Amino acid sequence: MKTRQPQHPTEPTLWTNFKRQSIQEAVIQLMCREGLKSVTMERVAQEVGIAKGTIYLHYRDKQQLLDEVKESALAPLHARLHEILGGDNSPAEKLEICANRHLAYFDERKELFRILLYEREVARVQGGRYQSERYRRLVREVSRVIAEGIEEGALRTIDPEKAATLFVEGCVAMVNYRLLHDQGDSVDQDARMIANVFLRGVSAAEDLSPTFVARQKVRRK
Amino acid sequence: MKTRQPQHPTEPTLWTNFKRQSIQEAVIQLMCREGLKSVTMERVAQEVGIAKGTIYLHYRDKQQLLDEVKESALAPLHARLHEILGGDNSPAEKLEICANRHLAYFDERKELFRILLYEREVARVQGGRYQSERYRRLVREVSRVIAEGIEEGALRTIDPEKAATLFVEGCVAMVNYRLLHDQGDSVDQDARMIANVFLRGVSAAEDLSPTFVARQKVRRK
Amino acid sequence: MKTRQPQHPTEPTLWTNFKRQSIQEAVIQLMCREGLKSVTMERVAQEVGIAKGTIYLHYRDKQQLLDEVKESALAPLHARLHEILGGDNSPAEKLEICANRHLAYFDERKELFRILLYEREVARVQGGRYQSERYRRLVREVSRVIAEGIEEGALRTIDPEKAATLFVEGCVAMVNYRLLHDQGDSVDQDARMIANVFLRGVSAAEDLSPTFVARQKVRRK
Amino acid sequence: MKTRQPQHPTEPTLWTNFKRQSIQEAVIQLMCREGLKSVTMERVAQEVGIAKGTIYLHYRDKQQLLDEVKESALAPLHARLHEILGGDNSPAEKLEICANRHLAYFDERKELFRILLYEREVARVQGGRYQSERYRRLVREVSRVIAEGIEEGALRTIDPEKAATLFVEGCVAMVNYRLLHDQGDSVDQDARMIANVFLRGVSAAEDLSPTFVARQKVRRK
DNA sequence: TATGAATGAGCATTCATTCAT
DNA sequence: AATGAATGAATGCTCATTCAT
Repeated sequence: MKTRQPQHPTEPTLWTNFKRQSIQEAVIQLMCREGLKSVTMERVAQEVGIAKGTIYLHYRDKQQLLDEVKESALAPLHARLHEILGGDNSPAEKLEICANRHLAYFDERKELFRILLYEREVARVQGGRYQSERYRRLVREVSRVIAEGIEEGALRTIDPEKAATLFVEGCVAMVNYRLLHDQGDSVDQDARMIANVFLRGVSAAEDLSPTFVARQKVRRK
Repeated sequence: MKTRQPQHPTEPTLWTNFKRQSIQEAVIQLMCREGLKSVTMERVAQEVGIAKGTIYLHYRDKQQLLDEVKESALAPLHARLHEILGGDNSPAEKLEICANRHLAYFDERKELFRILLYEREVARVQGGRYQSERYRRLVREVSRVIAEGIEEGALRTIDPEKAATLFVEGCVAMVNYRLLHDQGDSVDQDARMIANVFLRGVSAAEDLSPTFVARQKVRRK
Repeated sequence: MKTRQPQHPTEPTLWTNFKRQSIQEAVIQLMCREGLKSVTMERVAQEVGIAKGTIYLHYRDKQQLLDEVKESALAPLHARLHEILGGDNSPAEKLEICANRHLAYFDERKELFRILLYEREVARVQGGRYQSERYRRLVREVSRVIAEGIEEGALRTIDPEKAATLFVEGCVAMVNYRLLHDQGDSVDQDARMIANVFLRGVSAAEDLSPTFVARQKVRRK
Repeated sequence: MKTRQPQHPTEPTLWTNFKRQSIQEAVIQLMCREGLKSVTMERVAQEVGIAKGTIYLHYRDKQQLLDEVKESALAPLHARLHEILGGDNSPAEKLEICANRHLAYFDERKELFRILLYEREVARVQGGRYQSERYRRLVREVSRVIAEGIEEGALRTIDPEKAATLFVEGCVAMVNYRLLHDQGDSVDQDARMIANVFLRGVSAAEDLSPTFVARQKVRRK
């Protein structure tokens, strides 16, 4: 990274941070207004009102810029979720609050959802892995909460990581849905729905017995 | 002239289709191995072992090529799901079979999952909308099946479209999961898990009473 | 060139000529309808209803095709002009008839004017020379007629080649004018106008005395 | 930002203009040496000694570059002609001075004649019309001067626009001729010849009576 | 002869990145 | 630090020409 040696211990960092912030905002604006293709260094600089070259004083290259945009766009959400999942509530409560916060976050900053989608695009390509480190951490934490719930006997025995994946993707799906269908349902309503469906789905109540699949097996291509 | 007189009535079409097929395969290979950015007409041609210009004998431009790749990669799956959802089984059965087929499809052709992700990428940018027509159709059909389930009293009253979105995304999430974590769980097991979680989640049984969210409201940032 | 050895002394040549003719017509059609840029071997073949490769059985390459199109499009006109200029009329008469025929030729086959313009384009580039052989021959013949007129005392002493150039270009200009302004003036009227202006201009009558240019000399940039 | 604060108020514009100038010169050079087909952005850049991309800092695309080349190559001439035609001389004088300036302009910058030809090429294809706006304006102005001459009684009654076309094309033809035949005739001589031929041709003196065309009518194909 | 699939050199254009000022 | 002119590799696409059938 850029090791910086400010002449005045505090000010340059503030100023520097402000500029980095501005640049990142510009990337987000551009991404939302005109799509990923329009995010060129030129356009970003224009948007901020600085010269193209200046961006390179703050970011090694375009990739690093985009990475940091993604990073800092989602950091607050993940921090919040981390806090919730590490809190004192019951697993069930944690999950509902998580869903709630998730929906609320993107409700307040709708632009950021684009970043979420972008994250998948790059994550897929770059590391050969399909998900960002951040995403995996989230799933791991949810997973742990679910494991707690199982231990407590509130949830039935189920692969916690798979369940966590289902839950997280359910949240993302709902964010997406809310963005697309601008019906008036409140964040709370929808969060409760997710939590409800998921928690009943994994609750310790008796199993439904869907043995019907066996019958279908024959049909397989 | 445009009148073709194939020596063997079927061969020319077969041959042509084979070439188109080869090109599409190359696109998929490239997409998987090196990501969307690496899918250039040049590289695709190289991969197939033909000249750049030859691709243009089969596809008007790059966009059309990518569209058809997406199309033919996902068409069989969607056709199958369409068939299942329109069949005679109970809603619950339909959904489990759907999940099962979904997982199985990508289990057999793991490369195609990348296409699934790509689909979202383009859909997002192109139409200003975030999902492809095909995806929306699937959700609509699942949604109808859920509505049936509700009418029959098997499922509780819930927004069918939101529920359908959760279900479909759950399936996709599981496909993704299976790709990443190559543990030995069978398609059937995982499909049953999805169905189980989802169907319990939306079953007509009594509601859980998660009123705990209200207590949390104060904490809002 | 293509030396051809027809199996039947007459027929193949006829057939061959017919095809060459068709191809040339197609080039002209295309040039007129859609401009030079649209004259691709593909489009030409399409227009004729044959395969792209077939054209190459008749013409070595695109350049040769275009050259021959130009050649045969203008050949009849030039043959006619040649005949007129070599005839028995007086120089003045010859020139007026020439102008008349010139205008009439393009009045009847308006498409060909495009070829005339094209001729200049290629002539300029190809040989490093600016005009086609054919054009030069025409100017030479007109020039000879003017020289005759001078000898006879009908025209005043003037550089015959320059005068010829003026005359020929005057004709071309009028063809162009007629094409652009579709007013009803007859070919005869306009031909007479050209001849009139030109012949008076070069007639043996006393010189105008425009010494006014000398006065202007100072102004030169 | 876009606010420029030149250190020396004039320099940046000068430098920028110099580069634009260089690029345009290169286009002209190339056009003359090797023809329009050789005017590729690559070759132009090579000629100037800059990178291909640099051209795009000065011109939006190839079309704009060519347009500006044409524009600035012919603008000074047309400005001069405009000035002359709008001046205080008699119509006859104006025309001779025009012819003189016309010839002189291309005598001094022989390369530019190619542009003149190019202008026709594009004008023809692009607008569906055959002439550039600039050319039409010139003809219109000459036309007006001729109309004046007619009113004054100096010229006989004749279609002013047709006559103007003949005159302008006569000038162009002479420029062309001078370029091709590098005989020593001075600009003044040739300009006087054009003016002489044209002015006598359209002077108010008695008409020649060339009724001989009627006799020829029979011969028509 | 005729075909038309295949070729690949060639072109205009974009854009991340560098570097002299 | 900041600039922005310059770069040139990379890309999508075209089209004259070839050649196996």
